Amino acid sequence: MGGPSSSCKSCSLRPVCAVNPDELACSQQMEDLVLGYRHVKKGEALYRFGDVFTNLYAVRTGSFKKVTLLADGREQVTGFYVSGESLGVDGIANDHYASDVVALEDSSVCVMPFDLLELLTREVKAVQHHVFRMLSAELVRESNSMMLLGTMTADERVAAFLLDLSSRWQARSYSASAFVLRMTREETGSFLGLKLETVSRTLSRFQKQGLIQVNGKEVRILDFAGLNDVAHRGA
Amino acid sequence: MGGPSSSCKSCSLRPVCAVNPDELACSQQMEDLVLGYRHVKKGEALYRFGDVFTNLYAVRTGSFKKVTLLADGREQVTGFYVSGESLGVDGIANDHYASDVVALEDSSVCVMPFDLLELLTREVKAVQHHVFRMLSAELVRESNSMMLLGTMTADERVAAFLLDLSSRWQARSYSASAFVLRMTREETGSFLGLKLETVSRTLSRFQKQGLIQVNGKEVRILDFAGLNDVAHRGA
DNA sequence: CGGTTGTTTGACACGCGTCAAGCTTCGTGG
DNA sequence: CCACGAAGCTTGACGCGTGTCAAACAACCG
Repeated sequence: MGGPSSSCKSCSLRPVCAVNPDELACSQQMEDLVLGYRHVKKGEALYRFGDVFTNLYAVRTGSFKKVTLLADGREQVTGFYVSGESLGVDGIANDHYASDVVALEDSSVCVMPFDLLELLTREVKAVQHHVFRMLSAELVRESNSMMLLGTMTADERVAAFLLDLSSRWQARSYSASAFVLRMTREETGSFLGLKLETVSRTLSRFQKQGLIQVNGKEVRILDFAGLNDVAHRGA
Repeated sequence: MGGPSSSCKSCSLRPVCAVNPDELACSQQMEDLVLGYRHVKKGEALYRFGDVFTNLYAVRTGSFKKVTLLADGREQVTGFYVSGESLGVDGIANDHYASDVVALEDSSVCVMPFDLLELLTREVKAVQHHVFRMLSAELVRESNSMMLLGTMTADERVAAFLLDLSSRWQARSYSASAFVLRMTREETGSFLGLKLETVSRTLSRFQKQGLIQVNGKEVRILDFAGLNDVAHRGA
């Protein structure tokens, strides 16, 4: 199982994992359970729509996509998740997960049994507050995605997408300007409400315009200001 | 302030309001605070983007729209809320509300100070569980809206919108087939990621097809099965 | 090495946005 | 209570941005 990895520094569940044991009235078994790990191979599901809800997860290594299903079989990617980000909150509402979460590469997560979290939440005020913020933050993120899908052009969406990824890498002390797109063009398109051809064409054009450099899944941002203009004014 | 109104029956915050006083270790002042009301006139804001976060709300009477703002000034309606539905959760993440919430008609809400709710949540397990579910349910709702914006055609969006409103009215013991659209065509369009003209045209066509009957803001659903087909298969 | 999956690019089509005009409803003040 | 202006709705004509279809290439994997 091993000790806390370096990725814990920026983990969204850190305040929970890192809770001071002295604050706990009940048990020390907490630690073992909270720190369970699970590995998920590329293409496999961490959980699927309809599975009984038991755990929250934090991405330790790798990356995931969240896929939401429509009654008639259509599906859409509704989120990408990298190290430190939390997964599984959509299961709280109905005791069953409301989406599929699939690994984009060989990945691992921290497992956090929800009943334990609830218990902890009642004992430690700081934990409670943090869990609330985590849920609310996810809500704000989704509102922003709705904005993207509802009001932005294809160019604006792709530019905003690249900048979002960039800032999330940066928050994890990786390069903000060069990174690898773990998702396919089709998955990217699904998330952005575009067809894969449109994503491909847009990336190519951005390259011709000197905004970025693309080579398959490798991306390098050359002109942040320019990309930002495209994202916010379509220029 | 008056006793619980009939709308409390289906209120998303009912388990909080209706908490058994005997379960509380601390205080009976709870009741007074939880049951505070506030009236909001048509066009006025319950809260605005950036306001300091203090309360959650439950709609008592009337209806509201939630408007999310983009950095560059663009805005989109990201939700409509009617009696029994909860408002304000987007403020938890950053201690400031992340959207504008505006009354579509003269309306009233139950006010629920969040620090009090946190306190209550630590004392009463049932309340805690319910608050979590409430937040998660909002997340699921937004995921569904993302699906709508990302994968559906104009016809499908409008049909799904009407059916969603219908089921929400029904859940409140109102007619599922006849109701009044409190929002303008422009607001509807903003929410659905369409222009107001497209919304108008689509409603007109649905009427010609015998699916609904429209008269300004009054809508009557004539063919649920047909509408459902349009929403799910575009037929 | 070969088959499968993913990517790029082109040509074309069409759904929805844009622009515009006229009508209806609502709100307010005389 | 009516009058007037503003706001909201409907409908038409037209154009553009994406989607669709197709073909060739590239990368991955067993």
